[in-house]
Amino acid sequence: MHKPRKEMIAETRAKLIAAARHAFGTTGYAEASMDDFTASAGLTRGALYHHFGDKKGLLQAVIAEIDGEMAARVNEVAARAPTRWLHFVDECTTYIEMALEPEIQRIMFRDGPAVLGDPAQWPNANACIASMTSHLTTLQEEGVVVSSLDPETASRLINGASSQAAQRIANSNDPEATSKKVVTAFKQLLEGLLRRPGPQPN
Amino acid sequence: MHKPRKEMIAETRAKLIAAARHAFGTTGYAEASMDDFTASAGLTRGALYHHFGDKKGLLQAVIAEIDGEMAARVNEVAARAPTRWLHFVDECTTYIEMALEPEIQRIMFRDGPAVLGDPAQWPNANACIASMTSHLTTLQEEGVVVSSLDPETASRLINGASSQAAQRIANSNDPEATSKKVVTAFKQLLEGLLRRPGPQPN
DNA sequence: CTATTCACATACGTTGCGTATGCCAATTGA
DNA sequence: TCAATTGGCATACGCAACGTATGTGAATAG
Repeated sequence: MHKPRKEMIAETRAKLIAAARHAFGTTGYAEASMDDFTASAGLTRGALYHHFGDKKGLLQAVIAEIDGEMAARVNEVAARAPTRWLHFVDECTTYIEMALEPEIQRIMFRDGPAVLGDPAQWPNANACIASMTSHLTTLQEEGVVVSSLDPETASRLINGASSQAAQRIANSNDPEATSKKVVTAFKQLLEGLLRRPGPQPN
Repeated sequence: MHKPRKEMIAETRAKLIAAARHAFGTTGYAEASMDDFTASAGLTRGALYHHFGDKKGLLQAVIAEIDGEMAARVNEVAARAPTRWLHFVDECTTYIEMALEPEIQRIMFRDGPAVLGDPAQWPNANACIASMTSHLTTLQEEGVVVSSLDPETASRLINGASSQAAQRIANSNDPEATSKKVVTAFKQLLEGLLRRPGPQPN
């Protein structure tokens, strides 16, 4: 017995996910041929259908993997940062930075929602949002952020803005410059969450 | 000569767009069969390819039409509202309301971006953003909004948040309640744009 | 050592897109 | 008024990709 059975199975699963992730991230979900990228992993569609049911199922698996990685990266940055509020801001900007990577942008923000629907309804891919939500809750309890808003709702809105932010930077012909503008505007929006001596609009 | 030629042509174009719009809005772009919805318009794919080149071209035409309608509706609401700032806020919330309609959500915010890429790069579908941008610019000149941010960038971010807002409401099992929460959070974010005696985060 | 399971491959049918081609009505010009 | 031509749209074909049904061989169980 050279290799245990379970190991081999897990290995092919991993190979399929890796191959699909690459294909989805570069070619795009709709344009990625299952025959092609399964072959690039030394397998056939037979394995794919056996493990994931269909193309969508494989996409879900890819998304779950990426989501886990993103959450890990956010939590990493989370540790440092002097104040809770700045911590939260860093969390958001880290999110934007990650969204700059073509693979993440394509799979998590474009093809994913188009194929699987509202990300908020995804079963196993909301680690980042959960983290942001809990931090927002704490900030509310500490009186830093206005208490009138629902944390998860706010997180989702910020998330939407982040995704736009990333796209704007990514598609710019001068990413450096636009990055500055985008992050400035983004932080400005975030300040709306802060509790403060209320100024009135006129 | 019962009907002028040009009229007939425009008519088939309109029929194709209408049929596609309905199919894309309900079935979804990828799942909508060109044979099916051209047949439902009493035509064939021949007409489609003649007028729009391919499926994507037809989607572009549909999007251009919807964008025009959305801009018109926003401008309608634009007229009233006591102050410029509230006008701007109304503009945003109207945008959210429109994004609640399944057809708009599906075509403009999900399938559209997935198939055609970043909406900011769409040639003929940015009327709403343009309107918001110009209003933001005016508000800056009047000193209502902080001057440090780029108007179009801010518009895009808000746009992203709006789309998330709409999705959250649309997918809720209690749309009334979540609508309140979402709009509250959204307006809170918008306040971040207001110029005010600066409070410091701690 | 036999039987059974199951991971994965192969083979097939179906669907849907894009292109090449054909046809017929409407315009154009003399 | 009558050819000639344009072009709007349909028909026919080929191809690629998905999903399913079936087959096979190796590992495990009894």
